[in-house]
Amino acid sequence: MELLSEDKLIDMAELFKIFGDSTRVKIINILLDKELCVCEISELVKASQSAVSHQLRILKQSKLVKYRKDGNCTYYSLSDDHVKKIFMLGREHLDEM
Amino acid sequence: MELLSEDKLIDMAELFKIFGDSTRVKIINILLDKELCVCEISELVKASQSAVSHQLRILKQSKLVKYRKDGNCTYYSLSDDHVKKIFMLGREHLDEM
DNA sequence: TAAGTATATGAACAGATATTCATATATGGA
DNA sequence: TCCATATATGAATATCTGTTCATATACTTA
Repeated sequence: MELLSEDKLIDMAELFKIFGDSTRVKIINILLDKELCVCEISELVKASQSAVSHQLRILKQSKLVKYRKDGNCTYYSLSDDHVKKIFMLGREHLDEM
Repeated sequence: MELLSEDKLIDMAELFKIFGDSTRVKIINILLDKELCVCEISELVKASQSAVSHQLRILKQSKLVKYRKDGNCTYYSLSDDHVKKIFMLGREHLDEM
């Protein structure tokens, strides 16, 4: 464990864990180009409103998505370019296998 | 789900899932610069030989590590640069938070 | 060949996690 | 105000996952 502290490694595992669920990855995927509200996300990823809401909470807590409220709706979007970068690198890796 | 097929997204989640465990991330971390045998890995990451062996199997199955046998020992190393890249990007992300 | 060392692996168990269901909260419109 | 819609959330449940323990396998050396 020369290069990184144990704490940092645990944080890294936590970060990748967020990307390690297909519902969350699907959500990230559809948020790549535009913000969407919960019910749109729910339809697009074919998961229940509740399941999506739970997963959005996890993404929110990890600061991978941000949101804004507008009337009845809550619009979610990716919080920064790093999320996109990590996503793209995973995609790249699979393409090259 | 415009950008990627559902299958590909599931594969991506599977890939990130591998990085989403602290024991595996620790193993990857110490393999960044050199190959190591199982008992060395076991000592360095402070996990039992059995736990490490199980995790190495998972890393092997996902093609994230490769190995060579030499006598009694099995030496593991990262299978390609993508593993290193993904690891580094995760690290970078955390540094910038 | 016998003993020791290194590794792998199956089974069992405990803890984590994702979904569902029911329900709460909050906003908008009639 | 009353109702519909959108979202959030707690509890329960089922499934998944990582570790341990016991043991098997294989190589090495005395």
